[in-house]
Amino acid sequence: MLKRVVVLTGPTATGKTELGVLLARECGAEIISADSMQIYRHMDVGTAKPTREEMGGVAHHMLDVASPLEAYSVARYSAEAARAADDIISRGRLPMIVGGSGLFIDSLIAGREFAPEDTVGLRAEISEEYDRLGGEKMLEKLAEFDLESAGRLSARDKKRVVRAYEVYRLTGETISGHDTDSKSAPPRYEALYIELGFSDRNALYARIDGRVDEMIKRGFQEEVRALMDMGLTKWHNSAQAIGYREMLEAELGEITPEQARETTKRRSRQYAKRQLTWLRRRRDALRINRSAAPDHSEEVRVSTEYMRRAGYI
RNA sequence: GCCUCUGUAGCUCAGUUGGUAGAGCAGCGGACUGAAAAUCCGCGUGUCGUUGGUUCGAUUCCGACCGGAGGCA
Repeated sequence: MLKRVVVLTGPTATGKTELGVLLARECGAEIISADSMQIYRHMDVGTAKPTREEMGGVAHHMLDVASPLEAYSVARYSAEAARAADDIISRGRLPMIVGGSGLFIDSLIAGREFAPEDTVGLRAEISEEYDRLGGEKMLEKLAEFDLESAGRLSARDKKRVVRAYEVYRLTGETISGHDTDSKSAPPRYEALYIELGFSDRNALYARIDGRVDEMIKRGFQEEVRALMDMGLTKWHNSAQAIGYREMLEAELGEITPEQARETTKRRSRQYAKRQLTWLRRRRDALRINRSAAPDHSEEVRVSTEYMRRAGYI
């Protein structure tokens, strides 16, 4: 029988963290964060990372496992989170995956084998080539060895075009072939999905806006200043995160604090929309509408009942 | 009060030598396999400020009016 995990997901700012802790306490679970930015140390207020108190005594994994100055990856997440999950299961407890990074969650559950990563600066080399030749030319050349990817990709999707070259040069195999193989492999875990959300999109957006204001009040700008003192620049992956990029630009005087605030809100809303698109293809989740009531006992009741009926607890 | 400029998509603005119009941003939908809070794809009817006139035909030219900006008094 497949190992079982529960997944609690939903767009940003819906209160996953809070509900996750309540649920975990209810059924003796341990939480594995599935958040691509809470991975980084020192990025706390801007990622809404739970504080010690908010964790409420529940064990949390996959938080603060990387330096904001290093490049992290889904592959690393998938491997490390799986190790954590297996460990939790071996101790007879239930892993509860909580977060909104769709690719991270899917990779962990499916147990994807990722094609190898460049270790010799190949990516930078191909990236330069892309800048020199242009996307159209790169796609043409890609078609010579990986017709399928060349057909799927847009010439302007630099990241994916570069990666397609990278995988081929590293392994002699196409990334499209690799993906197909990986898709046909059986999943690593059996997962029960719970999706948290708002029935009204505007309510979600209002909540996002309010949370950005709250983060700034709690010292978002100061947090970014500290990160810059540690050496963070706009070229680091972690500095691409919503809000961090803006606060950094504001700190450099490239935009005003007010622009930083508004852009952060807008990008958060756009992100939430993308998350909804990702989530939409998963039709088998228990959907819970966040109600206006500050008390979440009903949500906890419905969720635990769902887990019990499915035999997860 | 007079003069000049200006009024086009939710916003910023193009444009039509007269044949009812299109970009960027926003928004909406979608994709997503070692950067994913990233990256990329698709979707553009709006009394062209109002009202008269010229014209086969006006958003485009002319007049008046209304709103905005600036200048002179």
